[in-house]
Amino acid sequence: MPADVVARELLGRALVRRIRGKRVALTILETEAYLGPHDLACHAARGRTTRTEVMYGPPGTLYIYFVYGLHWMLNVVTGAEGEPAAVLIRSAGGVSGPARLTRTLRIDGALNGRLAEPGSGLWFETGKGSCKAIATPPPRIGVDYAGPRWSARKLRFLVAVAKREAR
DNA sequence: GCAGTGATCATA
DNA sequence: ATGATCACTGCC
Repeated sequence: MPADVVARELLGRALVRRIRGKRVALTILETEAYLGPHDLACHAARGRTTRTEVMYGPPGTLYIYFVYGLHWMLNVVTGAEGEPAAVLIRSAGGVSGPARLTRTLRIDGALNGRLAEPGSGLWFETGKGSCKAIATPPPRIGVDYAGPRWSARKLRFLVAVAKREAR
């Protein structure tokens, strides 16, 4: 599925992590879509490399990478096998910021390339009730390197209520 | 505002 | 082997 579609659908769903047998579930509040090789902000735009390899896996594959020498980023692959598109989970359960989220849930490279399956280390569940994304999505964060055309694209998605609370 | 921190990738 | 870059955070 296209990453922007999945990015919207993930809003309001539960991100579930198993930590030493304990279950921790957080409601996803913010996501970003990375559409594929043609999207210059997408890592796959730089080709198929060691790092991006897992993006070419089946949908549901976790793409977790390390940036700035400090932070782990959690993504889930959305494209069919061979089509590198993914969604970055930026915030969930009131934990804002993608790196703080992974730190909270103890997510690191050990999960990279694994499938997000129920009962595994990390998976997604349908949230209860409906959840509206804000009408006009804002642009993605930290992707200026992709040039104005792609950095301005409205591919960041937030739960509508989260926007009000964030004020 | 900007330092910190190290994997990754291009270049050689 | 070297250097630039980086889908960020926390502190100034």
